Amino acid sequence: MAAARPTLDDLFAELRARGLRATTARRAVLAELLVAGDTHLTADELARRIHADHPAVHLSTVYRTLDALAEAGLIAVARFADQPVTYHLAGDVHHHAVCTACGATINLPAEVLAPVQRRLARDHGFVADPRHLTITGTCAACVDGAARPSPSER
Amino acid sequence: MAAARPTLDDLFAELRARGLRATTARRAVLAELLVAGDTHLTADELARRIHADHPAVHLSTVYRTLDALAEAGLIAVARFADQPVTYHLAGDVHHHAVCTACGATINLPAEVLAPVQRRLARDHGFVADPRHLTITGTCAACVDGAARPSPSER
DNA sequence: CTTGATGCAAATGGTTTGCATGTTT
DNA sequence: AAACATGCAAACCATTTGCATCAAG
Repeated sequence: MAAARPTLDDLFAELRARGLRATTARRAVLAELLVAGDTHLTADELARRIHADHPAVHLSTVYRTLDALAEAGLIAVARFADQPVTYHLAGDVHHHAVCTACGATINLPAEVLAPVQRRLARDHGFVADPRHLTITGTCAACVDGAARPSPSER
Repeated sequence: MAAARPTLDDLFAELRARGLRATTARRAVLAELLVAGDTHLTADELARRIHADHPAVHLSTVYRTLDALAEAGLIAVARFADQPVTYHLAGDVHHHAVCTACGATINLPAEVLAPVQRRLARDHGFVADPRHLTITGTCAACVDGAARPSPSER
């Protein structure tokens, strides 16, 4: 079920298969997303990293590329609270539990949602294709540790 | 568990109990949210409605009020895709299934998430307090109706 | 050579903020 | 009076867009 992590060339081929043109900017974006693994990157972070090798690639191009890749289903989009949108390669679909106290996030395998999907199907005939959920709550550490400074506060 | 729908005075009392001041703007915001029921309103929509009776209440005040009310736990925040943030009274916690084909949204009772919450607790000691989730997918109509024009397309 | 992609700069739009003033307590 | 809330206008910042140029097919 979980596709093995693809190579850059796989991704690039996939991209061309969808009728998108093979450009340096796009290769760079895919390369960075590949390096990032399951980390989530914003358009800006992505652009910054790309600038190291390709100073000419413009932020707006990164946005356009991300749009294209998302539309093509190559990447997934995740939005956390009021932070800027983040992206990561599709195929590694997962969800998040975010601690509202300390900001910690736990990655959850896609299948945690299975029961919900079943229920939606049964009750509403709704075929769920959950791409990215964020479940808020309190992590174990904060539950018993109670008050504690927040590492990734706004 | 599900609190009966409160009156405006209940809410207002609650607000003061939290140490917030009782102002016209805040009363107006709460009043509109109460009228809205389980509909989700953006700050702008809210401001527009409030302007009917209180033309002086400024949009920025609405934002500040919403922040305050959210912080106080009186209202809940929902964010849909790339649309502006929406608000509704807390207490009516629910989730959404949104059809990516036709845009239809189904409100789901909070308890559909119970299995997920249990699992998070068991596997990660994470106490979930899911406030608002949006699950994407395809609604029954679009599943069998297949291709069909989208009423609320971008 | 045709169409899609890019760079750049400028516009957008939701949301936030600084500050002086008005209100609540 | 003191602390807080508001109105207003200006600032912010992520994202989008128009357009002329460039590169991929």
